[in-house]
Amino acid sequence: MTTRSDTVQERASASRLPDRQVAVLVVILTVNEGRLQVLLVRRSAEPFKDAWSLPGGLLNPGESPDDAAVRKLEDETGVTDVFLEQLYTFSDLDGLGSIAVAYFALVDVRATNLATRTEWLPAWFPIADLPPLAFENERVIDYALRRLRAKLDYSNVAYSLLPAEFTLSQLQSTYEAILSRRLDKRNFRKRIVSLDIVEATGRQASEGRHRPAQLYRFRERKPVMF
Amino acid sequence: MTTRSDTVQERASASRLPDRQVAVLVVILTVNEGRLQVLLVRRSAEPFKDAWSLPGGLLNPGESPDDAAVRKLEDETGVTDVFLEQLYTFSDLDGLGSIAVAYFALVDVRATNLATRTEWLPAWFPIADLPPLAFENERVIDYALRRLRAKLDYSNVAYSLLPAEFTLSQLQSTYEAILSRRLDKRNFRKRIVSLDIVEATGRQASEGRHRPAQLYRFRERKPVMF
DNA sequence: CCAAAAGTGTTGGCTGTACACCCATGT
DNA sequence: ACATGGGTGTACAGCCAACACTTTTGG
Repeated sequence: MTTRSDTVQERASASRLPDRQVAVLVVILTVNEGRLQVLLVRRSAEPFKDAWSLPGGLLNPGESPDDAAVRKLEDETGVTDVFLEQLYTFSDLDGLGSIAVAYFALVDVRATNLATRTEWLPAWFPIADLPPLAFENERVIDYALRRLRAKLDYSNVAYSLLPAEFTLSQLQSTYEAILSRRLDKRNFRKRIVSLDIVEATGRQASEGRHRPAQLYRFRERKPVMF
Repeated sequence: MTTRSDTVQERASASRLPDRQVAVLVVILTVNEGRLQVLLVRRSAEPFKDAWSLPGGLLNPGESPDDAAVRKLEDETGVTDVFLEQLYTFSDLDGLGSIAVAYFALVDVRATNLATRTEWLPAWFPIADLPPLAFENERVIDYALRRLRAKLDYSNVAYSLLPAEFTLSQLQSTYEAILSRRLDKRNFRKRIVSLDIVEATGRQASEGRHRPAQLYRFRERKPVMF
């Protein structure tokens, strides 16, 4: 019954079993033009040549998944300085038994410059209208979306989708894009102030051709962990 | 700027980078004698020889982490037929860059027979009073505990900790053990019935030397996914 | 003066919490 | 009779959802 099998702890002493291919995947989401969008790159190699896919790739020797996710994201899209949260570890997305550790993060699209990577062509795509994706990247994106909506209730996740100072209307629009439904303005404002996660700056937004709006900032501009 | 780097999708075509050690870890929790307990096995090899640790070990060739977790659990403890939920993927628990996919599950200790594995000595330990553990297994257990408490609010996770039929008092004791605080009996019962996750069986528990109690069962005896 | 977005309160329903006593059984 | 756990209701507070009009500005 008991098969002779190495525990994880034995790997340090003797490793006779074959090692495995390990990759990372990164789901970067933003809200732009009222729509939730995801950052994709274009494959230039088989299989799925010319299909769009999430940024990612294999770990380097000795590299942790966390580090690999940061590196891949920068290499393929130029995006840096984002807080990557681990999402889930998928196996067999390619039907060949690979292991892929997925991460996700939110960024402010206005503060994010996509590098021009002729090899990768990084670009934003609305979640609601995705092109055909390599492998089963749809599953990964769905998972990220569920996580995001779940966190929206009890955290300040949206902080990284907005500039340092923003109006409550902008914040509301961001929430509406993520949840894909309209929210009541008065109730939204009451809830936000009662959650005590934002504070008025005293400054006014003047950009509109309309009535100036109070600017707010997040009290804690860092991620709330689960 | 752009370093030449393989994407996950390229692994199918050409893999020149070295593969990685991948392991699984399994956190099995139960409630017994009013305390939350975790299933540990004893290491019989270096490093950490004779220390206690979570069940787990390296993946076999071509094996998925999910399958490896089930296999390791059975091999080392004899526990089968549990729903393993993925918890988190840790890297570097051993300080050597390994990758460990952790799982967790809840079991009814009265329906679980630990096998007598002379090599592993599987045994239950109260979470509040753990022996020294190999590597950083404390981190993994902490993570499982936080996940469990978070899920207790909005799901029926406790279903697998109890027999098919149980009294509301048993259910309450289970919740109290997990949360490690007392709950108000009337409020607890109101909340449980309003959640509509249990139903009366019509049968009575006669085991006590006290007043017989109504037996209940979960309406959905399967896990509620996140 | 018109279009566009900013800002503002009240009510009713639901939910969670605090709190104490009687009942049925076995010994 | 007593010890043990089973079972029940009410009142208050906080939270959420529904709902409409006035103000300020730019064009």
